[in-house]
Amino acid sequence: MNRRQASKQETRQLILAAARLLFAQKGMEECTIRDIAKAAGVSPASVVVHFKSKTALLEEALNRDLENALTAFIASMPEDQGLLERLLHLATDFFRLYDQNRDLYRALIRHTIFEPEGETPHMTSLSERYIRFLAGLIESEQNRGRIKPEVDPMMAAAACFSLYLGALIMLFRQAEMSVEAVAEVLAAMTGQYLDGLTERIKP
Amino acid sequence: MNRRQASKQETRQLILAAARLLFAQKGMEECTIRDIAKAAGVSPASVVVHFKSKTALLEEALNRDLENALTAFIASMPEDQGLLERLLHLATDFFRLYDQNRDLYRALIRHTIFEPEGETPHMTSLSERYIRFLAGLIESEQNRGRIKPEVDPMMAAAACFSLYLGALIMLFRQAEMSVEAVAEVLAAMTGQYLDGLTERIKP
DNA sequence: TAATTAAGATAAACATGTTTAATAAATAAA
DNA sequence: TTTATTTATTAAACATGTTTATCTTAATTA
Repeated sequence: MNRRQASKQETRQLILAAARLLFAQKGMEECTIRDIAKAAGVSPASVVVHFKSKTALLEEALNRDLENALTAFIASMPEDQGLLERLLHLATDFFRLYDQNRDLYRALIRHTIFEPEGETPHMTSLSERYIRFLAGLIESEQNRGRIKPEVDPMMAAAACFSLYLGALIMLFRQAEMSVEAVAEVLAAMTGQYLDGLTERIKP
Repeated sequence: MNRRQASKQETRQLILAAARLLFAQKGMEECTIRDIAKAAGVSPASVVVHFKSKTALLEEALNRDLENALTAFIASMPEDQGLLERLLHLATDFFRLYDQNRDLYRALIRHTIFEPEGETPHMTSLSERYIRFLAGLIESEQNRGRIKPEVDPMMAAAACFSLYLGALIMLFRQAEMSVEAVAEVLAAMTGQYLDGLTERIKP
């Protein structure tokens, strides 16, 4: 790596570190690019040169933690529980994470979820990873004969993810709603959905 | 009504009319408050005095059409079809509407769906109306014994709405995705979900 | 009717994300 | 080594949503 490339990476990291700190402290709206630039010791223009936009910087700043969180959540998945319990386990882990800083994560999701996929590469890849993992859970249940063979695991995972998003919207829209309450709603909805996938034993 | 109140309403309507026109023509981002103010023949400050923010103005500007659309979609609902077909009918109607101006409706939904309920009164009431209608459909199926009696219609409607939102996200995120393709995915997901609600005839 | 108050409208200012044009320094070319 | 070129950085400008202080005029009151 060049001397130039190296120093470029260094300022990039300075900006990222400052952004992580300030975004977490003050939230997305209350934290300006000028604030971050000042904390990083660079010019505001540099922030935009290194990261295309404030939204892109937010996505980049939170991505590492989110990827690590997903990895940790997957690793801590209890092996001995049923499919519904495991789906809820994962969802609830994320609810709890988002609950620690609702405004910040609301901003992140709000700014990324409806945008064209290419514009939000990290969130796109994170949700794809999430959905693929769900599909894996579903497929392994299917292999054990507990789910109808004609069910497409990716499609079913996408449906579970949609239900999860619906619950997430509740969490963000209703400040007084607790993680537990949202998880309960999601449990009911997902339970009903899985019931539709379930192979029925002929009585 | 006062002369003062009357003229206030008049400028409000001027702004709304200009906003409807310009938002539809240029989209949310490409259309500035100054543009709208100029077209309405008022000052930019007036726009903000009458509508709390640009987002609130967008919500207000599109609300009438959306409420009317929902009314029309409900009215045109075929009576002779099954629950799944009817759910899809309604969803597809909205997909087609949004497809006419994806950027504009993406902006609307993006700016409202994750915000606290009180901040987006129109979108809140629109989606509540949507969900209540779905719940009505589900309840009437339940009354005919086609859906398990223990299912809560509102909860099931919320689940269907979540699936609808998941499909909507696909539509907005993937520019090349057609309304038909999205409707097909939603059909599969909703079909599986309804299967879980269905009362099974003991063979 | 005259004086006072309240309210609607706005010009000007402000805050902040983003762009542009200029600078300086490192790399490549001669 | 000297020159030319590319590039990271930035200061200044710009665009635009929003706020503030001012002005005008309608409503109210004396």
